[in-house]
Amino acid sequence: MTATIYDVAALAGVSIKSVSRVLNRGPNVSPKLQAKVLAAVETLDYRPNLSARSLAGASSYLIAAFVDAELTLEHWRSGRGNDYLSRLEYGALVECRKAGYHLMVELVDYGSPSLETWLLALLRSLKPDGVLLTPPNSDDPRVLDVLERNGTPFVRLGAEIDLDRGMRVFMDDRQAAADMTAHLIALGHRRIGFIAGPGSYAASRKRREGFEAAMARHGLEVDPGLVVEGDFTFDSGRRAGTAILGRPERPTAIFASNDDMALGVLNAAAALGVATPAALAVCGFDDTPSAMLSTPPLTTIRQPVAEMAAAATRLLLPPSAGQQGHAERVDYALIDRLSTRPPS
Amino acid sequence: MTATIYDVAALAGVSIKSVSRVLNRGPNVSPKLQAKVLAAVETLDYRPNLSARSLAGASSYLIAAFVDAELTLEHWRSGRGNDYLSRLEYGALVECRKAGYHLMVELVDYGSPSLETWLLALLRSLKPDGVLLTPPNSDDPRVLDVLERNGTPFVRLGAEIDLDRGMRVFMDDRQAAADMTAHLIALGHRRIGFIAGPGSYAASRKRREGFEAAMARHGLEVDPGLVVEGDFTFDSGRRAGTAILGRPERPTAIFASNDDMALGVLNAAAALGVATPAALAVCGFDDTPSAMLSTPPLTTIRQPVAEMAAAATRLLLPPSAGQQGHAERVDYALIDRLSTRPPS
DNA sequence: AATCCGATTGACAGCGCTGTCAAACGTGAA
DNA sequence: TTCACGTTTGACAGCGCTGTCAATCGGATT
Repeated sequence: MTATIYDVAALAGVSIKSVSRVLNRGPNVSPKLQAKVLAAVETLDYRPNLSARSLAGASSYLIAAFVDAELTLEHWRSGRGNDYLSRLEYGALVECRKAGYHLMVELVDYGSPSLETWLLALLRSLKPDGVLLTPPNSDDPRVLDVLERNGTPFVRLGAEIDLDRGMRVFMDDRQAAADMTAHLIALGHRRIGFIAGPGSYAASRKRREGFEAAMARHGLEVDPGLVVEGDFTFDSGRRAGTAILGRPERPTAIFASNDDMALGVLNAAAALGVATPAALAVCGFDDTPSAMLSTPPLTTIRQPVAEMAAAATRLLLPPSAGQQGHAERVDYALIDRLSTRPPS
Repeated sequence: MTATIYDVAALAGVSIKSVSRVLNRGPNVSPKLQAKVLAAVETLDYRPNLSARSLAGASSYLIAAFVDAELTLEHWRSGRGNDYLSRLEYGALVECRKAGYHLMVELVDYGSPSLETWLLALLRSLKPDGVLLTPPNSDDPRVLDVLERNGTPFVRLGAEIDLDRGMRVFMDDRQAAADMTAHLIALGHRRIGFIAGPGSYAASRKRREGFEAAMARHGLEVDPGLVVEGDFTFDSGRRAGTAILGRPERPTAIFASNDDMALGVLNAAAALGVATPAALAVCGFDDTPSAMLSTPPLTTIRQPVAEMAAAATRLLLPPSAGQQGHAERVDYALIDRLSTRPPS
């Protein structure tokens, strides 16, 4: 019923191996052969069977993306999606398709005690040609161990530790935060509040460092009372904003380490009757969809997640396999919207 | 190196077929055999190879989700994710994992002239046990044709036409919009503005119908000047909001057909100095992440996308294959946040 | 013309699993 | 005890493809 390689070979009057060669761009294929085979493929509308290829050959034409199951469950419960993940997926998907690969998304329970066993079994069962690791799990040593032991190539997105293991794609969070800070300073702000992310995230630390470095470079002092740690949620941003705005000497700008917290600051400001951006400039980090849809729209740093994933996927795909470096830095962009204005 | 079914059979002292039987819960398996095999599986840490299973057997243990490539490209360009899709994926992923299935996401170029050929080839190459169709493409007749011709089971999410083709999971948009309208009316609103979605979307039409029906049922007149059509974007919501609020007799509430447009209304209101929710109640539809993060947080309808996808996936999985109905309705929830208050 | 060599093609054996069908095993009835 | 019949297990042939290795071809070389 469905055409197989035998049908194509028969129609083209060649051996199945020749068909295979043409389809896989093997070496030493004469133009004549190629033409015959391609014609037969065309008329039969033939597509090689993925399973058979994977079973017989070394390649499975499969890229697996490992996604945190627990995180996923949380999103499920809260009824909301994960912007980061879907952008990541876009990037990976587009590259996979270009190369004729397929993307398989796998939920990984990083909290499971039998994680290693489970992962190994998964790798053996799927035999993916490469694995995409998403933060914060790009740094899980157990996962790295299994992947290395199994010899499966993998790319870590936004990895922060053990930088020599596997391949990496990352962004310069520190510099981005410094740029944003410099942007506020250039606007004329001098008293700037900062809402840090949880210290357990390396990205949080980098962003904070960037902020502090930029302040120092411009000879500005960081008032410890204006620096509060949040946990990347809207609520923590609202609380932090309320705390900062309740200080005797209010800052003229607040830089939150991510957009959700920046939106929380906007909410706190509204509750306190502080006009944004007239009386308070606010900026975030990430450029989530909400950043563009808020009132006022949020100035923020756009992390090119899709591009990162695309780059990561390319790193896993054969043409470049091992040829280039093992790490790639992608550029961020400072998106200047209406939430930041010079101080009045 | 990696254990195969032969290793397990050898260790357990049985035939490979028996191992296969135990693993696939075949009939007529004695407890003794089962115990022996399971023990061997355990010690060898064995997992059947997906490709081999798929090649040899009828089932591929694969569910494919078809995603619109063009939409994806747009998201890519704009640097933002797709909340709907990622929620959908969560639901599908969780169910797949429970059943030992795998989810493969496939970009489908619905605009391609050779769509049918391409799709058919994809189905043959992947042999998925089921396909998840996402809106607005759940209604593409070419896709349905190919799927039916190929005999691949599929579930359409939010399908609106040809309701007898394939299986379906859907939400009652009309009733949800009616409920939201009734909610505003119960709050005391009488003059209510409505921002419709593009008429090309069936969901848009249903929502509008629901609004109009609820108004009628409560004996309220719909002022044509207060009904504007948008295109589901923030900007169109802002423009529509500006237009409606510019009318001589302002409404006390505006119901937008989706959250992005509702957020646009919030922006328009702010620009015109109309306080929300004090002077204007605003509500949306969808419960996107931004709805919770806006100021004020948006009252909206939560579409249980993850649950829909989970239900859809279950429909495709073997235990229920064909046993239950072919359509399943899921419940929405009216999320009452701070953007709606009684008129002052 | 004979020889050699690289380029091109094909025959064939699996990859690891499931489906088919037959064999072995048990049970109760005769 | 013997036979019939349902239950449990195994032998074996592929599924559709790629890897290996040998065969063939077509010139260049002598």
